Amino acid sequence: MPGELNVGAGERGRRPATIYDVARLAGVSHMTVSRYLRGTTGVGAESGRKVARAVALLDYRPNRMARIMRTRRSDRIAVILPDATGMMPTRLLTGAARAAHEAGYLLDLVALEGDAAARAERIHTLLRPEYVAGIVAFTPLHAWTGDRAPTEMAVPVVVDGEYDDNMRAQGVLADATPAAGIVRHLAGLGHRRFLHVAGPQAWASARNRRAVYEATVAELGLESYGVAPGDWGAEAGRRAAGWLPGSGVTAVFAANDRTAFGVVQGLRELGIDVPGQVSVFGWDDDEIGRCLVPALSTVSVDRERQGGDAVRRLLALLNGQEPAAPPEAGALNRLVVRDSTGPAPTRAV
Amino acid sequence: MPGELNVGAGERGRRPATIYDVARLAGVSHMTVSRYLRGTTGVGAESGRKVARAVALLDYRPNRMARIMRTRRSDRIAVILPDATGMMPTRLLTGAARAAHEAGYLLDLVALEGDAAARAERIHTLLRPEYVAGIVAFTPLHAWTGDRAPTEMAVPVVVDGEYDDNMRAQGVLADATPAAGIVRHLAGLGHRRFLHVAGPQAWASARNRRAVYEATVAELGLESYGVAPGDWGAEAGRRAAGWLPGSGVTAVFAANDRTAFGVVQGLRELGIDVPGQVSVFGWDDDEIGRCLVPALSTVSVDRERQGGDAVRRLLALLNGQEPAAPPEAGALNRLVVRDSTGPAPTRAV
DNA sequence: TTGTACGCGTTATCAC
DNA sequence: GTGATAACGCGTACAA
Repeated sequence: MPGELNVGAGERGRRPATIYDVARLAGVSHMTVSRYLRGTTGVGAESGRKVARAVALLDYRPNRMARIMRTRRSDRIAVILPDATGMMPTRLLTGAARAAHEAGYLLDLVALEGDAAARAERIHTLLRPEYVAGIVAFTPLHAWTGDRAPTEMAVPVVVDGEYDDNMRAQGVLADATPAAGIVRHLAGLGHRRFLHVAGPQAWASARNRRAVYEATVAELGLESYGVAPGDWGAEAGRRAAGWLPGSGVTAVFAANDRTAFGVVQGLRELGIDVPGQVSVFGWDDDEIGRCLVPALSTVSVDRERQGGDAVRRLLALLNGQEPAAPPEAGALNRLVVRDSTGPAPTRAV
Repeated sequence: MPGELNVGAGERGRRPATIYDVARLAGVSHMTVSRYLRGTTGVGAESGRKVARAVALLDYRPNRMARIMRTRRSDRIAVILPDATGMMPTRLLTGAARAAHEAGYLLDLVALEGDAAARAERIHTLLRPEYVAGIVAFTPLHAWTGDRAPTEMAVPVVVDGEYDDNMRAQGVLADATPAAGIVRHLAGLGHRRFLHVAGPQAWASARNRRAVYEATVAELGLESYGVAPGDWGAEAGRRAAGWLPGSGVTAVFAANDRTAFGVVQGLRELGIDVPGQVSVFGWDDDEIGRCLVPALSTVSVDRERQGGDAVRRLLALLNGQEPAAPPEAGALNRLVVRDSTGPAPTRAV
């Protein structure tokens, strides 16, 4: 039994109130307080009121560490960041943090650094359920788990933009609408011969966009000149622009805005007009696209929601529910047609 | 005394080994193990060896939660991200995460969302030393603490890019070299009349760049046409470009690359050649700058180190040391002169 | 409905 | 140098 109990609430430098302090002030046992706080059944109305008053008076907050230790259930969700260079939308992380917070979880930021051994060690630590309730990765898994499937891991794992095998079909479909919409839009403008500048194929989102691009081109009886390799960066787009002269391609679909930006710059250097001779479509609705001349046609993505959804899928797993279906494409993505796309030219480059 | 002890290491589904398991296997008391693990003095050589063997055999790792609970010292560092829209360099976060990890800390991502009351509540929770050892903010403080100074807060706080009042002078100096270098470089090319497109003045880094710009311009006897407002975004730069016709300005220093990018686009729309008529300098070494036509002159920043340094400053505070001086500018920043800057034209726009 | 005893895994304290 | 014992704050099990 604790010896000295805290009494004052506003005392400066005082240790935070414990459940015992609340119990004493409310004139009940600490278990009544515990039950009341967790919403467990079995607390009298009168006791409840007294506890509530004491909690407010003492500004009591449960000690999460103690709770975790006792229940052996962590309240932390680990977010694994891409180790690759590059920018990450802040909104993605804040959206994830909000979703976690709303469910009473905290977000731990984890960067996997060092060599394979160091990574393995880090993962090994992470996998202990007492530390992390689950993991959300905004990056492909392969880099750090090797061939181990997420389902084999000790704690639930959600990889955003990726879908485990059972859901791959759904995943592709979910991501399909915008990519298919882009091709359809361009086809509607008279374009017949396309080039896709892909993202790194380790990323499911990049693979999906490419797959849907190819499927839609085939479905509509159009022609794909090919798929240029990319890495989400601008330079890849610039290099891809070099493929165009003499190719007969009139429309380029880049995996993201930075790459599309590179394509536009590369075309400019080649003296090819956008969208007069070649139309370019991006993906991300990065602000730079709005300022680009010509303004970039792109796909607007609700990053905040995307981050939140990833966490919510994990939470569903944690609660033993079927993982929620990936968000519908329409809710997340929206085609934004600007000036970088136009009618197909009568004569291709 | 624990009843059942874990014996096997590789057992599947087995609970992790505790300090008692190690003690039993090593044939010592759990306190000897504890002392050995923490590197406390007072462990015999023989005991140490036995403990080390047992630890390795059982794959034992201390339970952080239990440790935190007992010591009342959290192992978590909270990172506060800018709530403003935008991208954040992943490297900044991975650098911070690495530094924290090396010191045995975990990085918690905290997004302050909601209204003022919700933020205050969140902060209030954060301030409990049992939860967070300290806070690193990659965003100005004002937005969330109001007027409360970091030093008044219950846990140490480091704001990256910002410097508390005692160090303001140092801070400006530390950030000065590149901004002054830019002006000097442009002056060396014959430019005499400048425009600065600033970042949001809530950010110390933006204020510093502006202040150093103005100081250097004055020091060299040059002329500043003015300072255009900005928000780190491209559109602000584009608007600022509208200031130029008839201004006599031949060189623009933008607070960051995105803004510089906007300036270049805006000038293009106005039919003003870069760098023929106007030179443009950015800051960040964003990859898009390399692909821009003309390639953007900029300041290369070691983001990983910047993130790590922020955490290390916090760690110094935690250890009761004088906070380390802000990193020297030369180590972090490097001028990268590309094609967007050139000799001053004989006749200004 | 409420309360008592105990354990979670660790560190602090104080003996030996 | 080493070890027994008592916290840390909470939840579970069981008795009242």
